[in-house]
Amino acid sequence: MENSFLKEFKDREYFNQCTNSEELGHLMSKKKIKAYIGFDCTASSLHVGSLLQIMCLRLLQKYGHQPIVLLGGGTTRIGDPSGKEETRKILSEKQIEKNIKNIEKVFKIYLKTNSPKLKPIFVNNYKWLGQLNYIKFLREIGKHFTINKMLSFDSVKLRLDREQSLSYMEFNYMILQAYDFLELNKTKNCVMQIGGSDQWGNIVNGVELIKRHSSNQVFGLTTPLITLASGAKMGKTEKGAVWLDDKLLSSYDYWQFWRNTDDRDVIKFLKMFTDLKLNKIEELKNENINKLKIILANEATSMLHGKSAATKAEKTAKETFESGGSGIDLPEIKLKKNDLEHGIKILDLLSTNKIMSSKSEARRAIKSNALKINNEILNEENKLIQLSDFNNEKVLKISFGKKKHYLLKII
RNA sequence: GGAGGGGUACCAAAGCGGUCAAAUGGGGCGGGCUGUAAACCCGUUGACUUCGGUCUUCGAAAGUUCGAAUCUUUCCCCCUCCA
Repeated sequence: MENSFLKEFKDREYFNQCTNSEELGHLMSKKKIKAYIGFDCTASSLHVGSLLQIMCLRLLQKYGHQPIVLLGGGTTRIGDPSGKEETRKILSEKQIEKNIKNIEKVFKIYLKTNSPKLKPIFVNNYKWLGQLNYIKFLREIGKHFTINKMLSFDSVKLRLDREQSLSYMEFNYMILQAYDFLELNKTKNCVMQIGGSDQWGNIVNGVELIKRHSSNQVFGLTTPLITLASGAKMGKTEKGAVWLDDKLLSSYDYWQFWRNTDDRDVIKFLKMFTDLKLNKIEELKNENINKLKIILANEATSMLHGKSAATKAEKTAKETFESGGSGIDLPEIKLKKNDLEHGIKILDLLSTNKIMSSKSEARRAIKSNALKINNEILNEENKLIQLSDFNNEKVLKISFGKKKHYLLKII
């Protein structure tokens, strides 16, 4: 019988490749294991691009296995060339440390932290990579890698084929990642590494290194690259990356991101990014597609920002889109009463509050009937916003396009 | 070290003395259709503007010219071939 973790892993469409899924299944059925995923710390938070990986860690916990979260202070200092067309910018040490602190918070939301047997173990590879001795490293680790093979890995090959430069520093990335796995195997008894499909090469390197170095059997498991039905990469909206941090992306916008999922991706995302049981999703299949999107948005948002944030977002969306009103969760712009008495030019208002990136853009929007004040199209670019434009609740709704709404409030 | 090719807006790529704020495609944004979807169609895509214009952009700097993305010089960066 197939191992239950692996079965659900596959049923939820997390599965791409495994170094030896049969053996892995046996092992996981017999005992509880530790598995790790490494995360990039080039930004101050993670975005939905990493969510699938986080969901994998949750699934591990669900079946009683313990996740190890590697926040790569060491490898972030180098930069993974996989899937990158250009050399990455090198971040300052300080910035990386700051990023790591902030990213840890995300895991504390998604993962159970109360059970000592399940709670995530956070490790920072700078701790061991930072003090490597070069000669010793070359003799003990470097001897297991052949350049011939390294050149054949996609991360390297693609760069060379494209005639783009690949620095020696980046070329070493895969060795360092393999070494991470070895280190975690030795010190934490970690026997599996999970990652995105672009990590396959790096992961296999680790598995082989461990086999050669200490003849332990360990496993690699990858998730597919999520491509949207539209062919685009997942995780972009009109506001940029979809961050898993309400300081960078409000819970309302996060909800909207899921609400706007392409029809063809909805069922897949329900499986991947919610805790709904698979048979429940099966039942839902024939539901109205827009209802499903709301379920998806609610589930995904509650998981990250909490149930009340999700409810609030849903309510706001309903009021805004279905009845043309405005909900409390819309972004607010506060204006001084004093300024309003003199009147504020609409162009200034739009550009200084970042609704539009420039006055020219605001002018274009007004010309193309894209700007509404309290649901009425605004045609006058010299319009002054004054106290008399506000209703009795002292609120004014400004809309740009169909999806972007803002509330002006008087303070 | 020698010989060539090239650096143009978010990306790709034309332009090679004036009509160039710069063709075309992709992307973005907006409008229409719809379901806050997809597809499709249309518009738009440097900034400021009293809508007359004005200012800043074609790797960097200097120069030639009434006038330069386009010509010259120097510098920086990338690529190809040879050693």
